[in-house]
Amino acid sequence: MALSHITRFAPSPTGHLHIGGARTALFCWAFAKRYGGKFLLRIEDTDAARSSEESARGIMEDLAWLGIDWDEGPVLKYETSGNTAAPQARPTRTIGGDPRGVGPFFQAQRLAKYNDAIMRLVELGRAYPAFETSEELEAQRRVVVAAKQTYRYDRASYNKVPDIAERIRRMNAGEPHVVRFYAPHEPIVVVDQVLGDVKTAAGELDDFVIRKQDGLPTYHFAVVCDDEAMGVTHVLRAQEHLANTPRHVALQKALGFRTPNYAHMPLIFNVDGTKMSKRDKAKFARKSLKDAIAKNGPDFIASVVAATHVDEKSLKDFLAAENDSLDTAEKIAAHLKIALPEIEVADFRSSGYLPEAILCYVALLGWNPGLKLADGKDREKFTMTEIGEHFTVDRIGKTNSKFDRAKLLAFNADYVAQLPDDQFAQRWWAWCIEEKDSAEDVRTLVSKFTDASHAASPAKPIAAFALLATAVKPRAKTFRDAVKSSKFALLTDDLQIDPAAREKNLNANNQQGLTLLREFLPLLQSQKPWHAHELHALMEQFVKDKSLPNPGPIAQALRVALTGTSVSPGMGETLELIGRESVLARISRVVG
RNA sequence: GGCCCCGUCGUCUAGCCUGGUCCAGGACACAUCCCUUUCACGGAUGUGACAUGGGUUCGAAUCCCAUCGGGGUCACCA
Repeated sequence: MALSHITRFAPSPTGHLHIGGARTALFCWAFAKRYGGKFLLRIEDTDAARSSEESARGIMEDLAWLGIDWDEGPVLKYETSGNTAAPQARPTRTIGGDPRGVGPFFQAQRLAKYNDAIMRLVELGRAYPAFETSEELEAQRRVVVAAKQTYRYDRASYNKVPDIAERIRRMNAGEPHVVRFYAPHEPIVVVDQVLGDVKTAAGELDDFVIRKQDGLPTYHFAVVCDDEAMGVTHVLRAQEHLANTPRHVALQKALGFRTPNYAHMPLIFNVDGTKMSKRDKAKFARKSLKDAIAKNGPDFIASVVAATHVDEKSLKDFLAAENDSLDTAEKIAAHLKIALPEIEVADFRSSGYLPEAILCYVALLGWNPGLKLADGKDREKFTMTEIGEHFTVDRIGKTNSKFDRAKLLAFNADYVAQLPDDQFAQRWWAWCIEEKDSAEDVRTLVSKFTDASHAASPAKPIAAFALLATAVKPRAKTFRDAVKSSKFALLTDDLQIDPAAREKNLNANNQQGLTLLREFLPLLQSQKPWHAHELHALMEQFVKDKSLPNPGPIAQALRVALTGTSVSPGMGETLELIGRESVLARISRVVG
């Protein structure tokens, strides 16, 4: 039975999965789900120099983390850390496979198929070897562009070697060459499901390269062959590919292939209108460093060199934008304690975002189901399953959008708030384990809350962690936020007290804070059950007995004494988590 | 520059196809107020857009044209 809806996501393994790629993959996945079709993953590794296996693996893991499973494609055995949308349901899973026998799914493993097709075209005279070097062509191009003309390859090799047998002979003789497609002189119409009919006039196409000198096919040729071989019926991809599509259609005609349905989706940019790219990290680090130097003086560079172990020359080159080294950027960020902008899925993961929030936010960039809530407001929170149920191509917009981190953050905060406390605790812990090696405060938290009696990996948290999670969840927009709010629970008894807080909450009003603390201390000393609920009740009673207008004076005094700051979760939770012994010690220390 | 695509609040968008119910609705952000033991959360209110100019029509955000603006693409990258 031929499936009527087969989509594919076809990344090239030259880095991590970009957030825009995640959206493309989600749309392809959702489209297949919506029509009961299949979603397949194919790795486009025809750029031998830039492709890597680690990158392919990384992209697959990013997809798996998001929960975008492919029905067909490379096999990935994925062990979840628990920090995924449905950790209990699938601690380990195997994604991919080849039930229809259309693989392999790495293009580098399909060269024989491409070469067969290429030879067919050469024998038909629809493709031909070209012997110019890229330097020669580059020189020609420069001349033409300088004259403000449109450069097109002049078909010189085709004309010089008109005989097909002679072309094949020279190809087989091992003469360096590329293979070019003989572009038809006719108008081409791309029927796009989002944009409508896009017409290309006759003569617009030039004889583009379909096989590079290294013997690998170009992207254009490989996609066309693979989409046909894999029975892809619908191609959903970013609009940057629109201009390529006439080439693909022409190739399909020449090869006698079917033309799939196309849907080109709008692009995603930064808020300032620039392209979202890895470079943004370097740019941001550079700007931050420059600001820091402006503030601290030119000698600051020396301290950065010392701290980051980036040599001075590299650092100066980086500052002068001579290079965009990601490594340097990350070291600078670590030293300056700044967060680089998230660009790739992995960045958002390590910043503590929830995959379901990312997916929902990104889905709404260029797509909208137009659904209303019961109160008439627009609906914009969807589970992945719902996206799959409602997804249709005609609801994809045409206009490019800007990636607004503030809104993503708000989405994430909502998804965090919706998480039941136990799930939040479980997933937050899993995230902490993932991140503990790259952030000091996370490491401290993990070591403080790891249950030593379960020393075996994976590490389990002690019972108090659940209380911490509950206390911290309402004010956490991300997992990283949750760690920040947990700082109060990681202090030692000799903590530093913020002078302003001391002044305001302990010393002011004739030392009202200190006085109240002195009076409250004995009550705490005799308090038996050390639980948030009882401790809270104890404080409330104290407020009543002292006829305080509100709990502020005592609560804030406690906060300052216990945490050194005027900010912490509710007093009951704060007292329980800090623990009886430390509470008493810290108050005594302040009270003197 | 050639070719192509797009143009509703600062941002994401609903509405546009099937003109009137839109002096344009929601969300994020921002501002003010309320709630409050801090920080958050929550609640209320507010500021804020149909790019411009022409048509067509009794009537246009919705249809047509032009202008302007933004973007993509022009590789032996994908």
